[in-house]
Amino acid sequence: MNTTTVTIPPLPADWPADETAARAVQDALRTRVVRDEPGPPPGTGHVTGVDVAYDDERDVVAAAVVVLDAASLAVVEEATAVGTVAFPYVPGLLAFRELPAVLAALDALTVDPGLVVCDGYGIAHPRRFGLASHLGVVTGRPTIGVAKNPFTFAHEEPGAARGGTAPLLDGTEEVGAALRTRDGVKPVFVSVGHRVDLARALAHTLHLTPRYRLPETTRKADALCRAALREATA
DNA sequence: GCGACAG
DNA sequence: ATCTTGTCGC
Repeated sequence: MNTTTVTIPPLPADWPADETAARAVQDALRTRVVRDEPGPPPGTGHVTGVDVAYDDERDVVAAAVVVLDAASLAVVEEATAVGTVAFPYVPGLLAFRELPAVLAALDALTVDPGLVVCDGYGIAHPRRFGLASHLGVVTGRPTIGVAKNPFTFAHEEPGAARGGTAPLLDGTEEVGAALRTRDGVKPVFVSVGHRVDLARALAHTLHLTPRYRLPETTRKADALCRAALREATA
């Protein structure tokens, strides 16, 4: 298994400088989200986890992408990218903080990432364009979002057994689902990113949680980006 | 106007 | 996200 580490390239000249500019970019891209394709079936090809860690004191960011064989969940390849924070954390604008690092790490891969699983939301977003959808549109790849918190959305309690679901609601609109990945454990919040439908996004999430609440993809990416940050900061 | 708010 | 000890359990 091969691990590559790269430096994040300079931001594009047109990278949004403030919240207003960032929202304008979202409005220009949000119409390109594809949510009616079923997407790849679980257990086939590759599944890639993405996560990012920060040291806000030193203004350093580290992203990790970990490619798994979808059938065995064995690590196939991984990459990290380290650089300078691109945007402050603003709820609803997370993609502008995380994307430059994530894209740099993805570019360093030598294999097809397959389905990309993000730590956060897809179309469950105030303008239906969260991190997973943004990453999907920019790369053209199938993506889903699996978040640890319900953000601003409402939901009923899913059934207590693994596999239980409940609609995730923005007012009356269904934007995703709360999904119980382990018996009796707090649910995760799944939404469509790009080129995958919700039923398949849920199936993928269950396939990736044979043992823990969070998908193996995010668990491994989380461990790797933290290690990369420690190394870059040391 | 105020509070809440993925990571 | 990040700051943080001990502790219960497999």
